Amino acid sequence: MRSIVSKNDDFYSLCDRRPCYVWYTAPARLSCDSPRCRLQLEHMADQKKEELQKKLRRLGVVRGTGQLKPARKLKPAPTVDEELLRPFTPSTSPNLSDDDDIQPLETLLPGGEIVSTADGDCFVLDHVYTLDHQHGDDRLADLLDFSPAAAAPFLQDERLAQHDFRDFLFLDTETTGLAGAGTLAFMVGVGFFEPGSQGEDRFVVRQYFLRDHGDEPALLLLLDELLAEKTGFVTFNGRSFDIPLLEGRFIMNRMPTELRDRPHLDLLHPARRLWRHRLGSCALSSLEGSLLGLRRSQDDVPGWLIPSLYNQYLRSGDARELVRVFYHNQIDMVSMVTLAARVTRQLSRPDPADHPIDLFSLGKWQADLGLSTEAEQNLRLAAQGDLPLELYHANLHRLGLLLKRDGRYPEALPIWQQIAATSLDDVAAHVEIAKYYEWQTQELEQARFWTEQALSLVASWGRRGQHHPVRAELEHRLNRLQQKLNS
DNA sequence: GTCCATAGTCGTCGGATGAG
DNA sequence: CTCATCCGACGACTATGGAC
Repeated sequence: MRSIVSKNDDFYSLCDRRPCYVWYTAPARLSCDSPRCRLQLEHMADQKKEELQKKLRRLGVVRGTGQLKPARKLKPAPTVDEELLRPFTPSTSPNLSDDDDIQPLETLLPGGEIVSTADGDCFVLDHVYTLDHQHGDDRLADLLDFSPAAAAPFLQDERLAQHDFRDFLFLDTETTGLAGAGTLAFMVGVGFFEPGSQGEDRFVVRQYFLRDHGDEPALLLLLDELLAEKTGFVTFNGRSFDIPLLEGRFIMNRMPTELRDRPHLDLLHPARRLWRHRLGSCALSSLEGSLLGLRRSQDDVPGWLIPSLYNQYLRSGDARELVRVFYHNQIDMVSMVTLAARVTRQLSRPDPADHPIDLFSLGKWQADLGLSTEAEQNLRLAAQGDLPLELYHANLHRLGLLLKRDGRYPEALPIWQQIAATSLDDVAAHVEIAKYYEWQTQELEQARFWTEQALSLVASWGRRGQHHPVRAELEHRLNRLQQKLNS
C-alpha cells in the first residue's frame, strides 16, 4: 500500500513569499494569500511554528532546494500530522500512531457493507432520512414543494423543466486532492428520494467508498447502475469539479459515460447570484451558517483536511478518523437538499418580505435575462426596502436601464433624479438625465444644466478628477450642447 | 440619399471564486 | 499544468436620427 502513496504526501512545504508553512498533499503551489494559508496560520501558534520549522529542517525540507540535506527516512509515519490535526480534534482524539488498536471500517460504520460486483468489491454505506428530518432551519420535505422547473429559465436549460426532484441524483465526492490527473474520488456520496415501505417518501444518502484504489472499478459500476435510474444531477460546484473528475475516472477505467450531457442543477452559481451581495462568501460551509441556519457538530472535518485523512488511512488501515469524513459528506448532501429548496423558492416565489438585497439580486438576474415584468417588480420592491446606499444606487441604475430599454423614458427620469439627489458622486445618473433632455425632449438648457452639474461633481474629486476620462467626455458633451444652443 | 456623431449591443479577455 | 461560470472593462460593430 505504501507504494501507492507518493513521497510528497503529507508534505510540508515552504510558502514562497513569506516564512509560513503551507500544508498540502500535492506539490504546493499556494501563495500566502490563499484562504487555506491564512486559516493554517490562524490555528498555528508561534511556538508550534518553531517546532515545525525544526522538524522540517530535520526532515531536510528547507526553503529553496540549494541547501537540501538528504532527507531522513519517514519511518514510522511522522507525528507532524497529529500536530496539525490538534486544533480541529477533540482532546480525546485517538492516537493515530498507536498500531495496536487499528479499527477497520466495517467495525466503525456498522451499517456499511461490502458489495460485490463483476469488477470487484466496494464498501457502501446507506443512511436513510425521513422527510420530516430537520436540517438547520429547514426540513427535507420542503424541497418537494418546488420543482427544478423554477430554475430552467434562469439556467437556460429547458430539460430542467421536464423532471421532478425525485428524478435527480444529489452528488458530492470526496477526493485525494483538488485537481490534476492523479486525483481520485475515494468517496462518492449520492442522495435520492425513494418511496419507503409505507409509500411515504424518504431520502437516502448512499456513500461508496474505496478501501483502496483497487475498488474503483466496482465503485464506478455501482454508481453507473444507480445513474441509469436517474435523469439529472444536483451538485454544489459539480459542473466544474465532481462531474469532470468522475468522467475522467470512468474514462481511465474504460467505461463509457454521458455525465456531462445530463440536466444538471449546480447550486453554486444560482446561490452566488442570489446571495453574494448580502452574504459574501458562497462556499457551501458559509451558506450553511449564513443562510440555512446550520452549525456543524464536532464530528465534522474541514474539507481541506480530508485528502490527508484518507492518505493516513491508506497507510495505517485505521479508519477511525474517516468516520468524520463520512459524516462530512452526509451533511454536504443534506445541505444540498435544503439549499436546492431555498434556491428554487427564491426563483419561483420571491416574497416581498425577503431581504431587499436579495430582491435586488433576483431582480438584476431577471433583468439580465430579459424577464422585464418580474425584474421591475423586484427592483421596485428592493428600492422601497432598506438597502445600503451603494446597492440602493445600483438597484436604481438597473431599474432605470430596464425602463430605458423598454422605451419608458418618462418613467426612467425620476429614477435617475432620485440617484442624483441621494448621491454625492454619481456622474452616470447625471449623464443619463442630460441624454434624456438632449435626445428625448430636446430641452437643451436642461441638458446643459445637468452636464454642468456632472462636471462640478468631477471637479470636486480634486486631482483624481482632473485627468479622469469622464471629464473629457463631459466637456465634449457640453461643447456640443453649447453649439446646438448657439445655432 | 449621404454623411456624421451618438448610443446601444455584442464578443472577448482577465480576475475571482468555488470544489478536496 | 483544473475548470465552469460570472462580472466588469473595453473595443468593434450596428442602428438611429439630424444636417445638408
